[in-house]
Amino acid sequence: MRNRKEGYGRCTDSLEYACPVEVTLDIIGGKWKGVILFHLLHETRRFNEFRRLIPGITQRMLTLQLRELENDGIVHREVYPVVPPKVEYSLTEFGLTLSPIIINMRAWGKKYSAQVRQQKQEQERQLNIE
Amino acid sequence: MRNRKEGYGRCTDSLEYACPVEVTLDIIGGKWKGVILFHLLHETRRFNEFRRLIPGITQRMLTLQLRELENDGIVHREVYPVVPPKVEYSLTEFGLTLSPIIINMRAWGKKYSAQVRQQKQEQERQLNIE
DNA sequence: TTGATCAGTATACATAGTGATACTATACCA
DNA sequence: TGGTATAGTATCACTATGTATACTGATCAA
Repeated sequence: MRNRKEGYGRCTDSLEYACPVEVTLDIIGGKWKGVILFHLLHETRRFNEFRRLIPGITQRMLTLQLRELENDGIVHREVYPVVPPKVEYSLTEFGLTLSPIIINMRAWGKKYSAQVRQQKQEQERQLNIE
Repeated sequence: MRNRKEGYGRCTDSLEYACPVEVTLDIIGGKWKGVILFHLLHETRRFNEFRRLIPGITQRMLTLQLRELENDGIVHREVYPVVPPKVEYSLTEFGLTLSPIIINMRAWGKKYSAQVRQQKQEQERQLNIE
């Protein structure tokens, strides 16, 4: 088989999953995909809008993750041939089926972020002592 | 700061999250964590039991992911000092709060695995033509 | 004429994860 | 005496994923 394009391979050549959870994580498991999808839940978004909403992400990763979501049929990309360029991203119908999961993950993160932070600090201390 | 142990770094040095979804993905986003947690939902599991349940995983990755989940307070590790060794993994109370998400992800994966597989085959064809 | 905006590419590099294999200790089974 | 089982660790070479930084081309406003 020929090489995949950079950033598109996800070790799923076999297309086999042993467990349904793998399927879902294969779609939303990328480092930034959950956040991207969250920001698409109720609105159409533009490229630089994402960059402002997700301060930690690089342009390259944003591009790659959006392309993967597009290829997986989760996100729709609409290009307007104007200057300056305008590209709008939105959820497809298929993408919409993911919303309960995203909302769930957001709720959990909101509820337990303090505890997670605390735990990580504890961990940090342990590493520094040992 | 001194080096972290191999496999423990997750670029969260700042301990800051811009979005709650990131918190959740930071905990369950590892390639195998979702699957591991799924198998822990209703039962205590042993190391080699996981290896049988998750055919694709290597011993090394299983160890690393279990350690991270343990450090994040999601999984409890109980060592019985017997020969041959016996170690049991179970969800902590904190880990239990993740179950709705895991169950949700499993349901989605089950419902849409056919569509995902189909989409990926389509994608494969596109790459081979172009 | 300089700078800002838009939606990205290009390049080089660092970190995370894979796969294969070898190794540990102890005890039971044949 | 050798094989099996347990729960790992150690090492190597490798691929995949993610980061950092510079750059593009067209158009507008100052």
